[in-house]
Amino acid sequence: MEISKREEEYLEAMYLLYKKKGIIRIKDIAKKLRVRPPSVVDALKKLSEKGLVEYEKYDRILLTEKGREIAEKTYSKHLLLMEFFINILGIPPEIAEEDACQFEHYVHEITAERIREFAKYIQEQCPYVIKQFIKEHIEKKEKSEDTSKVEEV
Amino acid sequence: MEISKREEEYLEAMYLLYKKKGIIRIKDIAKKLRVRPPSVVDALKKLSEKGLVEYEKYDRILLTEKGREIAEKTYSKHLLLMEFFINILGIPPEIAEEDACQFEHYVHEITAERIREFAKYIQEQCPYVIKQFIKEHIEKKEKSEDTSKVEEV
DNA sequence: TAAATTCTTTAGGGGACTCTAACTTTAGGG
DNA sequence: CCCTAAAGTTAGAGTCCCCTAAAGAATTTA
Repeated sequence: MEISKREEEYLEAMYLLYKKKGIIRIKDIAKKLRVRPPSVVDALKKLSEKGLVEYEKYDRILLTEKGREIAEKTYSKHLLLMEFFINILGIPPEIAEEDACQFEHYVHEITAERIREFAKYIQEQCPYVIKQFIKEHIEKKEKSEDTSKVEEV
Repeated sequence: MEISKREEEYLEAMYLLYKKKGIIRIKDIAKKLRVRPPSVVDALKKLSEKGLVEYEKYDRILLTEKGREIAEKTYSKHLLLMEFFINILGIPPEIAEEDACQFEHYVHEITAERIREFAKYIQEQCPYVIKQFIKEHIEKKEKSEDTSKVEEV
């Protein structure tokens, strides 16, 4: 059974809402994914048919075991990419967030794993070089703060 | 005017075909993007309306200046990502190709630029560490060579 | 507890991208 | 030069994901 990129995003959003609030509401999913509630209902019906979500209308919404697994896998890639973009490359968090939000759905396991290993390796083998790289670019960034275009969420 | 990810892919494919063969044919675009010829015709009509492609039915196909610029920008990101995945992370080329093909359409300019700078910096500052990292992982890879799936284009 | 507000759902529809089947044009071999 | 095979095109339809408007259910508040 195929899971689309968008479905993965729905699962991830639900997973995070559950973790944060203990309850998953249509309007919160809608807000997180910047869609209207009817789109969320559509998505829930499809995800429910695929056995990734427990959904009965007007009832509480839950991820199934399978749904949660997919969400966790996706979210762990998200965290990994964020860590890499911010702590190794020194990308501004808002930009890193947007890049991670896309790449997390495409990156192969092997690439994600390699990024993880690389980050660890490089931070152990030459921490000062990394620190220096970050320092240079963070400073450069702040001088031109106003020219950087941050897309507000 | 919005250019979708998919449209960018069409432009990039055409750009590469032109560079390689000097002529852009529907069936070659279709092959590269793994779609059927009618889908390509649809895409060409839309791209033509947007002024990114010169297209008259049964006539030769060309990118406009604007179309070429977009394709080049995308393709340069592709090359950059490939370089990073392969030479820094030691990802197998086929995997790197697939990851790059997706990420190139999403990555922010600032991230792409930072990756470029990082690769340069790290290779200058601690080339041996990189070499060692690659070596360890390339070796690991070759043992499981037969399990990798290479998609021919 | 009735009324008002908020949340969810349904109905109906649209855009982007894809496909198959069938038709038209082009190009190359006889 | 014609005729066939290959390439390109059109028509019609499907999937995915989104929307607005309006109706229905749940919750809050007076």
